Amino acid sequence: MEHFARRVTIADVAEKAGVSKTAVSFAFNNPDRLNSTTASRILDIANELGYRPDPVARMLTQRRTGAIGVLTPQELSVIFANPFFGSFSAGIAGVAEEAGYGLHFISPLHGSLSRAIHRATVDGVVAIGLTIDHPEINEIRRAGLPMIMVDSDVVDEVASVDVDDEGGARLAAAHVIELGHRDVAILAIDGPRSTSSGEGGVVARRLRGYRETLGAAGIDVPADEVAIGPSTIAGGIDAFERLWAGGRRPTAVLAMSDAMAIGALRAIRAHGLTVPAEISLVGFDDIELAQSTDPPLTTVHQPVRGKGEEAVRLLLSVIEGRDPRPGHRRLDTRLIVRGSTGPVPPRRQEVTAARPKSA
Amino acid sequence: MEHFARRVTIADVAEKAGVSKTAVSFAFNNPDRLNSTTASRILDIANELGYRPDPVARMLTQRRTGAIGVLTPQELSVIFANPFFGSFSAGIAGVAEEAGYGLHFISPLHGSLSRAIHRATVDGVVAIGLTIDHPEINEIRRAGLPMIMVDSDVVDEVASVDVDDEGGARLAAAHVIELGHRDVAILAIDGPRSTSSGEGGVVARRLRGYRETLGAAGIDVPADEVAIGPSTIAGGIDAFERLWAGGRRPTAVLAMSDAMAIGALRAIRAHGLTVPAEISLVGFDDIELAQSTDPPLTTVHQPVRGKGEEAVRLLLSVIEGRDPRPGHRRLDTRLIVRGSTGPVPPRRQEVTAARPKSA
DNA sequence: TAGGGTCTGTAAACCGGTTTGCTAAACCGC
DNA sequence: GCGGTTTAGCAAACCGGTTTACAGACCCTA
Repeated sequence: MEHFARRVTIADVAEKAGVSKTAVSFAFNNPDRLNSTTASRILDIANELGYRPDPVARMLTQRRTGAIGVLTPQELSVIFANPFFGSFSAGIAGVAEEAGYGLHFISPLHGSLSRAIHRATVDGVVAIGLTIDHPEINEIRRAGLPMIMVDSDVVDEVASVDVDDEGGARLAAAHVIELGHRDVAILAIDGPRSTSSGEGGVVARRLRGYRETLGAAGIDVPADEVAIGPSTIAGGIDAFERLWAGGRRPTAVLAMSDAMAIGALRAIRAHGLTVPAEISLVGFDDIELAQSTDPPLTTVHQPVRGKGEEAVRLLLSVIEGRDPRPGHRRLDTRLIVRGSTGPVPPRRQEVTAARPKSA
Repeated sequence: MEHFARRVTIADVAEKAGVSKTAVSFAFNNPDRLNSTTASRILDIANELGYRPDPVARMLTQRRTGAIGVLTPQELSVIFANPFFGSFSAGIAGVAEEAGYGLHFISPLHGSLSRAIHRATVDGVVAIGLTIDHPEINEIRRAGLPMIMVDSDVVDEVASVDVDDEGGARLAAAHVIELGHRDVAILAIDGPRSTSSGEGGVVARRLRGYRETLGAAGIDVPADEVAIGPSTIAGGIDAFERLWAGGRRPTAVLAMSDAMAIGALRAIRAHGLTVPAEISLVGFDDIELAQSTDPPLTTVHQPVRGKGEEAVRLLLSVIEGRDPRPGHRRLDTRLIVRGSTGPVPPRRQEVTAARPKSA
């Protein structure tokens, strides 16, 4: 029964202590305004009654929630399964906690991000992987809620953080070219519609980087050498299997994420091939376990955690009024050569070289 | 400047539409109470003004927040780095989202969990890895906030979910014994004080499982064969290195987490030894990447995601009043034999067998 | 034509705190 | 013993919504 006992409120404490609500409030937030004897008596009574100021009521008057929101276009149940997101969240959490903020994850509520946003009580938002044309973005901006976009397709217009995806992809492509590969397949991430897979999004930027550099070396990657799938190990397996089933036998595979690369690694091995002797493989992201695979994964490093940290730093600077309109911040990527890439297998060389470049 | 424009409130909409606040409220929440023409006119004006009902004010009257809290004893920045937590969160998020709830992560605010709890606006809490004697637990219970404890040291007393850690540990130990190992080291998790590393906590339960089964086979694991460290890859490396530096040369290592096992794997390899030929290794948790290591990790599977799901299910049943006091729920663990375990290396057999059992 | 039901809409109380004047008493120096 | 300053505490307004109780208009029935 006591579960349904009415919550003890500030009025209860005031009454029992024989003082006004004001006094109780002061005892908690501004004890100097009270006689120290009175203050501690109030505190004692409050404690005895099990009084805990209602955080919601407090938020209402103070006009701040003490929490920052993390906005994701996909359901959290899928997002959290991605190790990339773990690092990113760790970055976010690190500086948020340091500044005394809690973390509230906002994801499509019954399919509607908009509904979810309306219900969320946060002082500001870090939006990950949403494009600027996402309708929800506009709602937030109109509502005047501070927001930083991460890995979006935006450059200016709005405060944002991303990494040099295109440059990273170029490094990956240049690397396999230098090793002599000319038959290259791409494993692309298939984000949900109107996520950053759109025009200027992450996927497009990486794809552009790959293609430009390959193209400059005279290598064209036709559409059927680009397999798309979700950025997971399973997605990587699937994508590679589709390529394989389609008869493609590339000597190098550029994966847009380490998760996919690891999936590809498994699929490749399942077909009895070895990496890097027969196929070279380059990932993207440099998640921690990229070092633990066999062979360790050559990949493009991006400062995932740093992205989260920087985003929250920017966000706090606007929430706390230090810098009302921060700009765009782009962090560097770099190639980490480990063991999953090597020279083209000899017997494939001439076949590959003979492959016609389709217009 | 427009950033500081006062938020548009329900009163603004009411005035502009020439109706009462009540009407505006109805237009949003109970449109049937209004003439449909009026309702849509109000909605139009609200939209034009960019009005968005303040979620905090709404919470205050409705006495519900639409969010559930995830309570962790450690800082989120370290928690999120743990892949185990990713799966767990995914489980939590899955059923929470399904039911229309958001997720709020609560961690020690400037070192004080208590402060963090007081500020958090949630309808209920899933506490992971806290022991029942944790003072914060009592605060929550006194406040009448619904709570489910996961991986705690509690059995009844409070609603909780955990897995059969002891049974799992027994399976792991029995497995290496069966393979002939008699010189076994343990890599134990070092949680922060008064986390579930205490008496009846997860760490203690697993340790008990290991020791009992080993002991029954006449194998004693002295304290200096138990290396403790944080449940991370780095922690696993460190722990193993300390063992090694101390001159220990076990033929089998039982790690309390896959993360530590993976660290150990790297450390072992760094010393030029091979797994499982020279050292057998058993993990715990069965995180996804346990399949991708080289060799794939033999480990104790626990339904991490299922734990999160079950916890939220129980929590919702109390929040929504279906079952005011759910009991304790224990999920099964099982051994997954992969490639990291094998028979004792021959040349070690007699040395090992000769090892005296210290009382 | 009185009486009873819908339909629309409103005023005011309420949720549980914080904050802003304001008052009354105590204290102060001279 | 008087003006001036602290000190201690209170009543009431406020934050931005929701909800209850009520009222007027309109319609129908007996």
